[in-house]
Amino acid sequence: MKLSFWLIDINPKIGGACCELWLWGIDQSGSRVLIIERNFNAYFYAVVEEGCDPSKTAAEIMNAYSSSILNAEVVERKFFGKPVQAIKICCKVATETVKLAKTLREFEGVKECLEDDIRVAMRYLIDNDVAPCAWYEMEAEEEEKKSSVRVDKVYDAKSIPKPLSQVEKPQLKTLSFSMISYSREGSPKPDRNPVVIISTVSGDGKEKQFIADDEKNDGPTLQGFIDYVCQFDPDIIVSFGANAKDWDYLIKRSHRLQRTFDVDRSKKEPHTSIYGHVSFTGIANVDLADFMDVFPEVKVKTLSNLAHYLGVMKNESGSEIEDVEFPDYWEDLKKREDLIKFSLNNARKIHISATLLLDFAMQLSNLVSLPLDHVMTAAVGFRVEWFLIKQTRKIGELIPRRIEQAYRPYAGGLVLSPKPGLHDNIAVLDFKSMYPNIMIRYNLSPDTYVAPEEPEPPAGVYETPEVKHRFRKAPPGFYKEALTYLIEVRGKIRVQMKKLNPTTVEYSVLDARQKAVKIITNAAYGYAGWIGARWYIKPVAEAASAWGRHTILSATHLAEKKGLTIIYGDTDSLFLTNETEKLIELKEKIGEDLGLEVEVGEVYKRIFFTEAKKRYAGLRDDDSLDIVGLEVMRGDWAQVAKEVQEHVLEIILKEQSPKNAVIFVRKVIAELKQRKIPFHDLIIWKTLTKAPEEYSIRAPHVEAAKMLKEKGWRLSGGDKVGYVVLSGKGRFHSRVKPYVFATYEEIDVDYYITNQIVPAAARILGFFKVTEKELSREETKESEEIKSLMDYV
DNA sequence: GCGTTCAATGTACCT
DNA sequence: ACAGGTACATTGAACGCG
Repeated sequence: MKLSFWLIDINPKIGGACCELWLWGIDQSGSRVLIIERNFNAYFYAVVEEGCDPSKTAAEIMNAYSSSILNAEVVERKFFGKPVQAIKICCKVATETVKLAKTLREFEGVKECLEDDIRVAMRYLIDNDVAPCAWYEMEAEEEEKKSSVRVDKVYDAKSIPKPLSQVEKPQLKTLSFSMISYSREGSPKPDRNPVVIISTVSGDGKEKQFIADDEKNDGPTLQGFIDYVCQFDPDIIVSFGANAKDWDYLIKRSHRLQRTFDVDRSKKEPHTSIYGHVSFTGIANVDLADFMDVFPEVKVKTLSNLAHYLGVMKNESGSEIEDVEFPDYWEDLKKREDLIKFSLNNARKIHISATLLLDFAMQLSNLVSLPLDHVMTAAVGFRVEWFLIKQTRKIGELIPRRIEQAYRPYAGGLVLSPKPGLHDNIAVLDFKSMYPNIMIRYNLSPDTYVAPEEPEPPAGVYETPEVKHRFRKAPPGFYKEALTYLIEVRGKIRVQMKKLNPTTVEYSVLDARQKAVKIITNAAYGYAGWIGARWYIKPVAEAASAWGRHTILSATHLAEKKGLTIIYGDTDSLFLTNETEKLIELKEKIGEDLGLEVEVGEVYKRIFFTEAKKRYAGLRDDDSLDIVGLEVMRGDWAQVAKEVQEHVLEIILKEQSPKNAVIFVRKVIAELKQRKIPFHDLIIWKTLTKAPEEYSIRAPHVEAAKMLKEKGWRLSGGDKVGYVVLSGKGRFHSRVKPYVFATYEEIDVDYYITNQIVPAAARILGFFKVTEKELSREETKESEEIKSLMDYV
């Protein structure tokens, strides 16, 4: 019979010699289905030495390893663009490709073995052009339901899935959860600390909490949660930070209580899989913490910051409870209610955030073919790589092995020195997707690179400026194909979106799709220069940046010829005097001469630069500020300093009055001296890049981290530490404390004045000859002259 | 012993 | 575990001085 289904997940089921692929999905009627593919064989390629007879080698291999090989077929493939003869070797046991390939690398006549490291589930998806999070149709025969799996129907696959055009996703059952453990000794540990609250919110809005009666027995809490998950049977389970903490905790805690955390659809416990994530058979485990790199604007990667950024649950305030306060809240029966509510609110935040983020994750999963529960945990490089693997499959390029490479730096983008001061009416000219378009324009690709010792190909070559790398002009390389496809698809999506009402489901799905496409497009250049890339060829990345420098430099010359003044430029942008006619001419000329498209991006009524690159503030036409690179944008400055700087910039750009700015700064300083500035605005956050003990210098955030550790809080590389500066004697780093342990009384107000507010303000006002000393003065005296702006322009 | 100088270290940002 | 270019604070050793 014909079966239509939406693919959620795929996993290999390996038992003995046979390999089954389990496809988990939802059919048109909403039934949860498991489709079992029993006829897909894992394979790899043995590339034959030049001058060897591939048929003969294939026969010899077949003879020598008949017990493990199903068949060995001679095929024509390409490797880095060069035709090769290869033997496609199908293995009897799916997990043995790596072992067999290793052996065959030593085989007479075999030059190299490739693609043995492609796991069978991904192999199936790639070879059959099947991607998760989409509808398919296939021939399948219903078979007897297994008691070992939690699905409505089980099928035996009789064909390869064929894509259906249906866009809407099925009704997915999502379950969001958040948990709190009780520990008096810092970070909770499953061997000693119970899980006291678990809160869940299901996709249909049903809220449920599992709460321990007291901290001595969390057995019922856990069991209640386990039973509920099994009964609810989610397609997607959503959390914030569970991959790093909760799953392991729940599993270990269950074991301690002689229970099994067997909640997945094969009635087993989740297992840790590749890319350091936790895999549930048949269920997509989505951890919103893995989305945080999509939002670099959110500096401290917490659930509440994410929710706030997304505009989720705006109206609640002051209900934050810090980890260190959990035991106090739990022990006090009155405050316990607040903790329980806090936990439920966390689950709600996860649930609502998930509704805003899942479409994007599904589109990305579908675009690169990584299953939904892998795609956000996979690093950017791997997402790009799987997308490229899909492309190369179509053109017969063999997938290189990942080889350990030595790091060799190369020159990147060109940054022009800004003209310091205030400028009126400035337009920013941006090259559209500069690196992707350069790679397309000059056919930069791993399979088009012509090494120095190689002869020039018939179609000729593009030779890179400065670095003189050569790339064949034709035929197109697979980067060109892939990037052209991505840019075209995004263009089409955006055209479609313009015809739609932005509140429709279709619009938001398309928006998610175009975001996914954009991310992969923009990451392709970085991928090319990444030493971990399978297709790492340094000249490809080096050529792209060299063409980039050539392009922007040529553009500056053209702009100057037109009589435009260049204020600043960085990599693919030029800040120019906004003279409409000349800009239109320039855009055209750039298109003609350089073969790349530019567009006017931001237009500023007024813009301010210091002497520093990558730092400026512009005033847009609608009077909004665009602040770039300055302290305002940084996560490692106290909020009070950032707000002061922002307001100073506003005064400078709008009123052009350094005097008013100085008065304002002094007002805030006075407030701080009276401790009227909120405590939270004094916290400084810094990332721990390694374990605290590994630092060679005594840095403040490291010292604060050590204090947290002493109290039992676990910290490691990647964690952010929030600290405040206290008064007292001794070196700076000995005067800091984690903010959760500090009181306002201890705060060294002078530090915040001298090292935060004043420098942040002086960064801007220094240009107007206002000194730090002047800023630090307490009051503005009647007699005092603050030079007016006009004295300096 | 104390203040100054400067390279090294560390973090975060921009495109 | 996508790239290189850049700014800046703080540390800590070297240095100069008396």
